[in-house]
Amino acid sequence: MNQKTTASAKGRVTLRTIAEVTGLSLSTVSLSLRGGTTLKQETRDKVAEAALALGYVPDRAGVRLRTGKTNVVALVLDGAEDSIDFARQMIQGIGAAIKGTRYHLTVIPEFERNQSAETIRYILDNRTADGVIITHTEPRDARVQMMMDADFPFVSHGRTEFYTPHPYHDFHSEDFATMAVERLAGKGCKSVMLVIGDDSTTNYHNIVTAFMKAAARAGLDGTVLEGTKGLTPAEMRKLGLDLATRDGRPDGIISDSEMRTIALVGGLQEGGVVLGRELQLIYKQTSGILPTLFPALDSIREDVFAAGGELTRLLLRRIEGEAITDLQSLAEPQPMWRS
Amino acid sequence: MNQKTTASAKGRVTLRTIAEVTGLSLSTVSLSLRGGTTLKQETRDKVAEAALALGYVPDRAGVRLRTGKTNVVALVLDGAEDSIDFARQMIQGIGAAIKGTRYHLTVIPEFERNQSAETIRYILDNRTADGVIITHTEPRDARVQMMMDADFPFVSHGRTEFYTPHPYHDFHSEDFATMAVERLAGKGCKSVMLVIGDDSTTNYHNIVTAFMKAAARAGLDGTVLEGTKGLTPAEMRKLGLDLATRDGRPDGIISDSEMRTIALVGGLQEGGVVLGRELQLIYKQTSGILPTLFPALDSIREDVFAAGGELTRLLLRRIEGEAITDLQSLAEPQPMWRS
DNA sequence: ATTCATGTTTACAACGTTGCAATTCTTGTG
DNA sequence: CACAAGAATTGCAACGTTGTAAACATGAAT
Repeated sequence: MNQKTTASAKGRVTLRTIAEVTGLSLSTVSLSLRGGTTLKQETRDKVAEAALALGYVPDRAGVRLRTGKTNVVALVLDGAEDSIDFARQMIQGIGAAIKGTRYHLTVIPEFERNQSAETIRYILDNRTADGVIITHTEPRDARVQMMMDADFPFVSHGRTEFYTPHPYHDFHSEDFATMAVERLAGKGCKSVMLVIGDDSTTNYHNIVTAFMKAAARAGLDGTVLEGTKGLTPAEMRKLGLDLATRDGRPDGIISDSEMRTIALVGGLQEGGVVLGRELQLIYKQTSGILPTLFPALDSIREDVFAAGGELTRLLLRRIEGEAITDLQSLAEPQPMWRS
Repeated sequence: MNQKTTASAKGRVTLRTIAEVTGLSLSTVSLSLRGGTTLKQETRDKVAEAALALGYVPDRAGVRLRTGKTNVVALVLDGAEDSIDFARQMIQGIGAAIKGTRYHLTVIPEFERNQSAETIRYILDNRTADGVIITHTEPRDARVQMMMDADFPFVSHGRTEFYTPHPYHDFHSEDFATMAVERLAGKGCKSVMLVIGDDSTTNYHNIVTAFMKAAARAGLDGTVLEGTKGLTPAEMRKLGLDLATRDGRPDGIISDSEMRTIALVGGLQEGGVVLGRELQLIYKQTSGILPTLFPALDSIREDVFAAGGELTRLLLRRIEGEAITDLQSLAEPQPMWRS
């Protein structure tokens, strides 16, 4: 009839639509939907009912413009492919945790590590998300620094060395290394080697330190295979082959990356090594592929899906303003012994 | 001094900031930034200069509220893990194609196939993205139907059987099957078997049909291994083992899924089969893991990263209103023969 | 000088939401 | 029955943007 009716007739259900239907004002409806306690119960019921019946969903742009709240969680996706299926599981985990909330997930794929500061800068400047999840955290991670400085909500998959605490969820790498070493010791190994990649992450340091400590404690000869960082799978495979035929090779290997494990095992087997007899190997497992491939090999599992969920829950609580010291957690490694 | 100066002083650069700096009106600045041709060149320069200097970026919420344009591309991420690393590569591909545009990527992980209609419904009802990318398309895909009905921009990774055309980018599965069969024939195989999973996708039908045709043409005995759909990797491995010891087994196998290939090969090898001699195998490759693992096996590659990029470009063009018939493309399989 | 066309800039309203200040409605009390 | 006090509701402005209609400026033609 008049303009108002026309407006509501064409399509979307807004606060105005509900206002018209209930005969209340826009303000009242808005207030009511947000749980205004000064409102009469009758009014609140009426509004709630109408909103439900009409299938009202608040317009994200309206809310965002008015309040600045984006209702978006951003995942900065590292390009690393050490952990097979990492991205998918992480995203699924976040998705599961987000389900039923107002939040959406936006993913920002990263191509080079040194761009990551730009990415964060952009998010900070343009308030394009309410919170950020980062992975592959470094001891003095520039992204963490930036977001702490800006007092911007984030959570990192991985710890840092910063004095000021920040929310994180991390795999307990130290326990991983310790468990692995002890397992190898229990199998009678004398000389163990740690094969580990990306030396820029905090994770790297945690593992190496715990590994050396555990090896010493168990009276084993412990070495770290350095310089595997930029290796292609083919090169890594070659390295496994070399290792197989080398004198005085270790009798126990711990590998922290699935990608490297595959290549390494390929090389070792090509070199005639029978894993589980002459040489023990334990790898960090995230994907379900390797257990299929090497059903006889021991592994220690990180549940990336669960990590995604936990990271998200921590982040959302941080966004709600919860104390940071309550927002730190570690995931226990899950031993998957095969014998 | 007055309100205006205060507003611009605190933080974000908006049109108003530029207006104040240049002494022009809001409208002029807005118009100018959008390339208003009626404006004096001098004015346009002045505005452009100020915008650059101040680092102006249009507020997404403002634009979205006013125009309805979200500048968001949504990826509905299927939970399937047949193709290892599929999600990551797809996302990277989309990310690369999006880079430098106004678009952001939001990812909606799917947990069960039958929920997918809800997901699309939600996007359609709430206009939460300007366009959608879907994967694992089915012949009469309900999602496709819904979006076509709503005339909503989308692109599918995979074709359908609908009469009305829609944008898609797909792997040329028929060529894949044909190439694989011919390769096996060339290696002297007489009896070839197709191992293929998810029978709900269009892809499945395309491959099976082309496979049977090619086998017949080459005078080979062609069979399709049915019922592998819901198999766990362990069961699949078992199946490989059975196959290895079975009488009258095929001498050539074509596998369309990396996950299944790994399990299958594991079983076959456990059964004592030496691949490449008694039995030939060709698999569809997307991830780089299998070539590391089985350096001697032939494969045919789909570049998922490139697919993500192509899908995105098609979608953006669709959003711009380009004719749908121009927005369909196929990716040629890339043979990776190892001998 | 007035009018007209043309070139250039601007005011205004609207998108959907929220928070504050202000208004209206109910009561109970004197 | 007037009136304060409290309960309940509402108007208004603002967030940043854009499209339309209108205003203004300039100079040429009358």
